[in-house]
Amino acid sequence: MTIPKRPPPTQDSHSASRANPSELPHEATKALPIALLRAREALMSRFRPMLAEHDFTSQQWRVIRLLNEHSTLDAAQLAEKAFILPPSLTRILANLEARDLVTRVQCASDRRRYLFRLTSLGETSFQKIYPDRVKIYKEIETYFGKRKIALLLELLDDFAQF
Amino acid sequence: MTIPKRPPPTQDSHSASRANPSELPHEATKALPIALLRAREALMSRFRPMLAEHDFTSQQWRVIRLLNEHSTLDAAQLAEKAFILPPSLTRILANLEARDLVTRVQCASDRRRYLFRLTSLGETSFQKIYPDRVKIYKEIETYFGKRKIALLLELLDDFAQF
DNA sequence: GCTATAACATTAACAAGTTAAGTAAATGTG
DNA sequence: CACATTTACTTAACTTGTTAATGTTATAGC
Repeated sequence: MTIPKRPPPTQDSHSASRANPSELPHEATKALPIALLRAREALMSRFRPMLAEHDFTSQQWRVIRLLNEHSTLDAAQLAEKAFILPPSLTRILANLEARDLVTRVQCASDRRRYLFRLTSLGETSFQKIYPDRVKIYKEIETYFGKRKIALLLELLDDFAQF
Repeated sequence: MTIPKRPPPTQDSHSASRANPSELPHEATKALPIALLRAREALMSRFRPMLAEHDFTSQQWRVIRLLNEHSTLDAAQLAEKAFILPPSLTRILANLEARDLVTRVQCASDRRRYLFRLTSLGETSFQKIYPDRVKIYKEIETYFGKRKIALLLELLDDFAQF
């Protein structure tokens, strides 16, 4: 992300004009959305350059990865598993189809639906990227330890239910 | 986000063609990026509709909120505090200026820099939204408890260092 | 069988994320 | 002072996020 950091030339004047000086029980909670963003960015900044070298965005890669695991999925399943909204997914799939990485077949029993599958070129791309991906995940795991990662995952799943 | 969830009509065929069946110590770690996304989305889905009613995106609101706290900030400070990349921030500030919520003054000592400040309209907007925001944070805090939130924050900050 | 309703995918329109390049002002070095 | 380098912000181009609306196909109720 490379957000510029420099010594503050304009000092914080602490002139916060609070609306509710009495009810500040949520000082910590307030930081949660950005803390989630920062943590995720810290991780993704490791993957992004690697994926970019292979001409993939992280979302495109999620789709490729899922199609490698499940061989065929329809758009709704992809949307749920990749956590991508349908309109974004439509564009991503159009892109991947144009690059001959993915093909679509109309579902016979429900013609509203399309089944997606990796082409052989798509599979090749997956195989090329996979080792780099494993390497990065191992770095993360070595750095933090499985225990801490498991704990974080548990908490995150908990919050995802909210 | 409202990602459609329905009973899988196409069964998972478990036909995962693994590249490295031997090295799977990172099964859990793999889920981390999406878990962060899901947790964040669970939170943001509470704020987004409320902010939308006031015609703000969450990013626009972050800028407003920071300018309310610090009275004047330059673009670099805003970028860092709001965790928004400079190009996005440029557009957000242009939008807020066009809506008369924020004004910019060129910094005298360094004319590359601009100092931003809320207009009185901007302050009014902040005051209007603030109570709703507090209410949502309190819900979150009541639901999970301060201890769990503090623990999550600690872990997230840890990961943000990576 | 017909009609109303729901579901799947897409399109449209706008905001934001991401990377690279550009412009202008400040700084550093000879 | 002249010149290269750095810094702050912007622009451009492309991708994705987000919401609302649309077209098409399934399904449910009558």
